Amino acid sequence: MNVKTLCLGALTLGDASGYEIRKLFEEGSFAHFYDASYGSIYPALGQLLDEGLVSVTEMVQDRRPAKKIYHLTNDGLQVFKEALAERPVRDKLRSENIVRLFFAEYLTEDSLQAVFDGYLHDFKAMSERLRSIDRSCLTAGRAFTCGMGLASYESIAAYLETNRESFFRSVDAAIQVSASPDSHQKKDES
Amino acid sequence: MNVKTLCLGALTLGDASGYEIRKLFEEGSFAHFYDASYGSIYPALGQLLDEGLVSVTEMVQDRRPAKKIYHLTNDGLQVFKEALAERPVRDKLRSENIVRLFFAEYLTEDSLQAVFDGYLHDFKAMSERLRSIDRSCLTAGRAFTCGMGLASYESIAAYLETNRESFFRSVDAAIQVSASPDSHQKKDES
DNA sequence: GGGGCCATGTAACCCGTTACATGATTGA
DNA sequence: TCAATCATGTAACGGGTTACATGGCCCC
Repeated sequence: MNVKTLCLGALTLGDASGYEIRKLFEEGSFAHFYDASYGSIYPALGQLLDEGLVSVTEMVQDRRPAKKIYHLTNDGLQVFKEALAERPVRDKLRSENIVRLFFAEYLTEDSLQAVFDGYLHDFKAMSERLRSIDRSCLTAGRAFTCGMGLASYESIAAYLETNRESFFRSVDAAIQVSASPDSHQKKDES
Repeated sequence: MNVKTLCLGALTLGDASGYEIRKLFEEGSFAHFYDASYGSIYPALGQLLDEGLVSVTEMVQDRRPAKKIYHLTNDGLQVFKEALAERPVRDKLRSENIVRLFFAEYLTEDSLQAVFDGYLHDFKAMSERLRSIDRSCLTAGRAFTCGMGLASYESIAAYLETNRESFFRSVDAAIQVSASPDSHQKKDES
């Protein structure tokens, strides 16, 4: 799945400009399962236009830059449905935060705390955002994925909070041990 | 963070070949927060060798292709620590599965069920794998991230299972409504 | 006056995936 | 016999990010 397909999907929710689609990825309904930047969205919309999968209307605004409102065509909807019908690839998570928690013993205590608390803060913020959505006026799919995001964010936030103390204690303990003179597992290099 | 850095991290866990590092991403400790393929791992190891961040020993084996065992140098460990000290970027999830659940009404019932059950199966398998790990012999960071992965996978699997019925019911209901003759929100295209 | 938001777009670059190339051994 | 596992590597290609380029309005 690429940004072009995601743009088609975004337009099934209603006509939108490239700027508005970007917001959808950044803080809207797509935020918890995909990301895309202007540098990919604008070229994608241009290509979709060339292929006739979207149409565009220029909206000149008062006291605002002109907007290009994109609209999904029937062809575009068909192409989107076909793309959805393909078998999905495995979810891919890339978490630099988890990498840092995994290698906690190679960070200073300050760095580790910054990572930990920043990470916890992210999950709380995302939970908050999802919790504030009124799911009763959403389609089945949107409500379901919203609830799923909420369930996973809340469980991670809870895990982080309940295990914070013991985690820092055991990292500390490990660092004490490795700093003592009788434990040099790492030998000299060639 | 790139594959080169992750390879350095992998080697802090012990000497390994490119093939073994790949397994770490595929089914080992890294599997639930990063991914990388041979096409990125082998070139990465080659570059790290040029830069003196790893050393290599060729192991000729009986009845097996020769192995190149890579070993982290002191320089490599330093570089890895410095990379970890940088501020992590936001976690990035790319989930084609969630995209499909989000747009459930554009899938056939069969496709949707295949996606749903495949997704649930993935989470159960990953939970199973993490649950089978004996955390008592892991470092603090590894045990903690293992527990975190388990908490999130289990909560998602539970969410999927408990909401399966009602989800399919409401998707069905929506499709019935949109198929009835008096609901054509989507108008003709230019 | 300065930062942030609105708004679009391009180009260079990075990086990783996919597919290809090779080949032996082991177990069903 | 056929698939899977072990084992390394390259090259073409795709795709997205970052940074650059531009500019006005609004609020503090």
